[in-house]
Amino acid sequence: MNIGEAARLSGVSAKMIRHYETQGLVTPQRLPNGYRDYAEADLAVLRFIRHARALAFPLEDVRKLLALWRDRNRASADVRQIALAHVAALESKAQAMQAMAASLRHLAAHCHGDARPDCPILDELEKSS
Amino acid sequence: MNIGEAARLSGVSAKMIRHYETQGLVTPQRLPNGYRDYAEADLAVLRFIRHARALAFPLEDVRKLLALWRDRNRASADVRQIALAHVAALESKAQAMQAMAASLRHLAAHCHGDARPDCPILDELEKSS
DNA sequence: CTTGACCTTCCCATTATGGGAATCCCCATC
DNA sequence: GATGGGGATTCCCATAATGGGAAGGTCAAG
Repeated sequence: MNIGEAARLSGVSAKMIRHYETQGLVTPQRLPNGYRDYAEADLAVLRFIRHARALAFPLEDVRKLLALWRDRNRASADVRQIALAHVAALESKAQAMQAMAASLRHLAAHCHGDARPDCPILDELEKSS
Repeated sequence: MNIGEAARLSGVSAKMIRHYETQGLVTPQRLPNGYRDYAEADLAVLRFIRHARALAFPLEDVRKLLALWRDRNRASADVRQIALAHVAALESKAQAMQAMAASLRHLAAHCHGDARPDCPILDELEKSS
């Protein structure tokens, strides 16, 4: 099937499908006219990528997960290790963001938020330390 | 003072200081030899930027905050509005990441994590939907 | 006058995604 | 057979923020 149909069926944009190909994640056949030709197996790969990306796995991780996925003899421990490392990264970033949000909320709570120029938020950003 | 000293004193790398200049956030004088020359006021700006970036304000927001900071007649409401919008963005991203982390943790919890190939994580990514 | 530390600009890379141009292909309709 | 529309191809560019590194100019100490 064409890249357009593959995009529709996989939920991955044609643009990104081509990109994933340059990254070696999917390797469709080529028709004599140069068009890419996707088989069901390719579709499955694209869906796999989409799900992994929805969980914010970086493409490097997706590549590893795909390799494990294709390996019928993989050890589940390998997958788990990648997933848990990713979980840790996600949680650490999420925590950092929530900490920033909390500080800002705190500052904003002490900001009148009216027409006066007084503002603890700017005061904080202004600090020399 | 030189960019190197400004970098040391502000905690912003020389590379980034030059970048912020291309973005119009800081505008040091130039010495006859072409070297940038930073005054105390420039240092204060750089520190302001560093603090704002530490709170993950995008440079576009930093630009607005700097404008308000320089405006002695600003209304605190303007600052607050920017800050609260940023808080909302941070919290929404943090929530999304924690949701992803939670799903993955859940999947990982049901993954043996041993030498067997069985792995619900891959099973989930494989789904056609 | 050389050496080393510092400065300048310019280009490139990162991550994942998309926009857009120029060109080509295929199919259907007149 | 010509034409037109929709889709395909490749290539370049842009995003946000940061850094690496090259090629060359400057300055101060020895």
